Amino acid sequence: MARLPVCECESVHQDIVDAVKPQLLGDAEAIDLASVFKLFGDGTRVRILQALRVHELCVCDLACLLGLTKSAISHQLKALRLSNLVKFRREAQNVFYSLADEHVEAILDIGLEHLRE
Amino acid sequence: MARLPVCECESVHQDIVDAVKPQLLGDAEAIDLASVFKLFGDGTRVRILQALRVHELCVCDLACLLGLTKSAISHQLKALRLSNLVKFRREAQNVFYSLADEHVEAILDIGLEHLRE
DNA sequence: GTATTAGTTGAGCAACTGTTCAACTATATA
DNA sequence: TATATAGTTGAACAGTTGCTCAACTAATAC
Repeated sequence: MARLPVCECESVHQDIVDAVKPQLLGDAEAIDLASVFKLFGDGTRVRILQALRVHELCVCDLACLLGLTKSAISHQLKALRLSNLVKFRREAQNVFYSLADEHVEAILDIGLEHLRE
Repeated sequence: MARLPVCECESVHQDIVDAVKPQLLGDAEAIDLASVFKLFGDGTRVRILQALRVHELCVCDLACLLGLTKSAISHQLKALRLSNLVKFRREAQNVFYSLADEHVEAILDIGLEHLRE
């Protein structure tokens, strides 16, 4: 993802490029942003998020709903936790997960809108 | 991503699971939704989308802005095209790309909000 | 027609990712 | 204490992905 000093093209629209350049995301921010969206970009994780949108659930509930092992679910929940997409609370032996904030719901909504339009 | 008939856990919260189950995404829709988000989940593609949000750009402009080859950009644009995240118009030798609709902008916005809060 | 530049495409490969498996920690109960 | 269930974690492996390279098509100019 390194930026080359010069461009291979001859007919760049220089005025437009110069105007756009300062509004680009920095490398670090682009990678961080992509990392968040990457978490929505997997069938298992997006089904986990959709399920948590309906109700908080423990790891077992999710494993049962999605037909996966607790291990697989737990691995994915860890990734979702690290990017603050889900939060959790322990109650006795159970750990209940839920969506972290309304951004997560909003992103799911808009994605579905895009699909269904 | 196949669903097992039974769950490995003993203490599933059956009433909650039963309530959530009918609201889950189907397998096909979950995969389609994940496929869309996957496109946002790469540093190069998210920088392309952010750049197109500012102004329509040709492949060369993007290659120049991001410091990548035309081939690399074109490959990514094809993926974005196939999921209707960008549209394009040809003008002489140039092909100008722009964002397909306001959903794309909205998803970028909310993702950035989540990062920056 | 040829030449030039813009853009696309398929193959190949290195890097990454999601699941499984086994071993582990945490909490509760007897 | 020992036992059982819930949950986590690291390694390993198969499957996926993004870039490069080379060859190709598209439009313009001569």
